[in-house]
Amino acid sequence: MFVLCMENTDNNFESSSDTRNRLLYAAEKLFCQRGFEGTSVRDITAEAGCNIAAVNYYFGSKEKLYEELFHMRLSEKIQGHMKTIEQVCARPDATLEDLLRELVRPTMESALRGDTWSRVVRFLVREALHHRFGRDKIAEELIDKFFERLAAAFRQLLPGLEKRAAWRAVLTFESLVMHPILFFEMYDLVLPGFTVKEITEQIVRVGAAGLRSCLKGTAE
Amino acid sequence: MFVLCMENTDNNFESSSDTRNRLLYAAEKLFCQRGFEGTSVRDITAEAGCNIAAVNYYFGSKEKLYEELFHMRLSEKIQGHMKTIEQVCARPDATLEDLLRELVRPTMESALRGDTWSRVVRFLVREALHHRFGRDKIAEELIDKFFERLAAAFRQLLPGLEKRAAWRAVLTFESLVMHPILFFEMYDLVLPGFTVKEITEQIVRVGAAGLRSCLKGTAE
DNA sequence: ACAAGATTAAAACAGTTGTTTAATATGCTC
DNA sequence: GAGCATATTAAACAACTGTTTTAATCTTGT
Repeated sequence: MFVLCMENTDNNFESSSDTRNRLLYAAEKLFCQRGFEGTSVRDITAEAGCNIAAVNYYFGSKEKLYEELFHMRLSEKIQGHMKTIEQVCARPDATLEDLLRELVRPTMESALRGDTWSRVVRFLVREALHHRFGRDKIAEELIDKFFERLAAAFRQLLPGLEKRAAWRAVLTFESLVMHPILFFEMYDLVLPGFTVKEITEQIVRVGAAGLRSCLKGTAE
Repeated sequence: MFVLCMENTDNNFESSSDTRNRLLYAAEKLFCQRGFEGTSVRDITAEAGCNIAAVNYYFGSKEKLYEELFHMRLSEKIQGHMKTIEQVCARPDATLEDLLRELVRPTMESALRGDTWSRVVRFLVREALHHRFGRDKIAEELIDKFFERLAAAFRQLLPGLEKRAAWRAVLTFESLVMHPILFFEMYDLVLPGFTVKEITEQIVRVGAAGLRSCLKGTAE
């Protein structure tokens, strides 16, 4: 989904009012901890140190606040990862492993650090599984563009890869990256003392071998 | 996680009182639709056609009702899948592809049909990401046993696979299976008209190639 | 210094939440 | 039929929900 788009640029609310930004920051923190329904407007305003009415004053409603947060974080990180793909694909000697590694490593570092973005991903997946807010056109478009770019990159690095096979490859790669982010507590139980490097290399190795196997296999 | 454990035995609440069973069934339906927090005790009792007090009378609390549902469904399906592994591994000519396929196909059929168990998986993942109820010892033990059996099966079908590599393989395989269940609406957007067979063969092909690549690769 | 607008504050709004109470109904054994 | 445990009911409980209102305060330009 949107997991692959990530950087380490935490908490860069820049524009407009101060309490407005404190509200965004507090909401992000609490939403990630307790989910959308589990967080009350009073919780948010208390964390932000302002009055209950502030949420409705600045955002109109609790849902609108969520939407703004969502779109902000998503487009931030999509842009970052598009750039990574461009950079790797521009190198004439780039391999499939190079691309996978450069996409996976920072993601896994973020997940193990448990920093903002990995918490945000979990929160967004949680709410997406809920599809409380229906289909989000803006998000869909962003994700679609990112997937399209990634599929093209796969076809460049894996000559002969059919179009539909490339789309399948994108989804498969997403599977491999999403899982550790969502369940990394379990990883620590199953693979005690696992490192960023171990999990990154596992995904790169399996991803590369798996994607290459899409070349020859019968499509359907 | 617990995705791999699934059968098509829907709605077999057998024991005890009638309204108690109707409560379990109604709660499962509504929890899957709207989540735990999104479902009120009044919703459940209305769906079950009984009084509001019934939930607390039979289960003590809304949370206890959730726990009973959770453990029931989980152990049901874990058992079913353990049996599948036994059956495949007993065949002298069994291949890795055979095992993966027999584990994946019914899972994908269930997900595409959108039947009870796939909805339950989504619900459980949603709540697990929330870790509202802390670590569940019963669930952890069940999952651990299943993972252990699956790792052993991988080592049988892939001679030379190291122990830790087998654990990594289990998690990786789980990644591949979990993703389509959680996001199969997206699959329909990215791969229009995709079939159970296409997605099953993709997972089996990538899974087998990926797992075999764990044989020679440097572990860490 | 004063008016205009943006921002904060306390309080109340109308609903909903999970749970409990006390009363009633039902089915059973003796 | 009395006694008893189980099951069901309507009503009330206190706490919490997102939002709105109304008033007070602060900031800014003139």
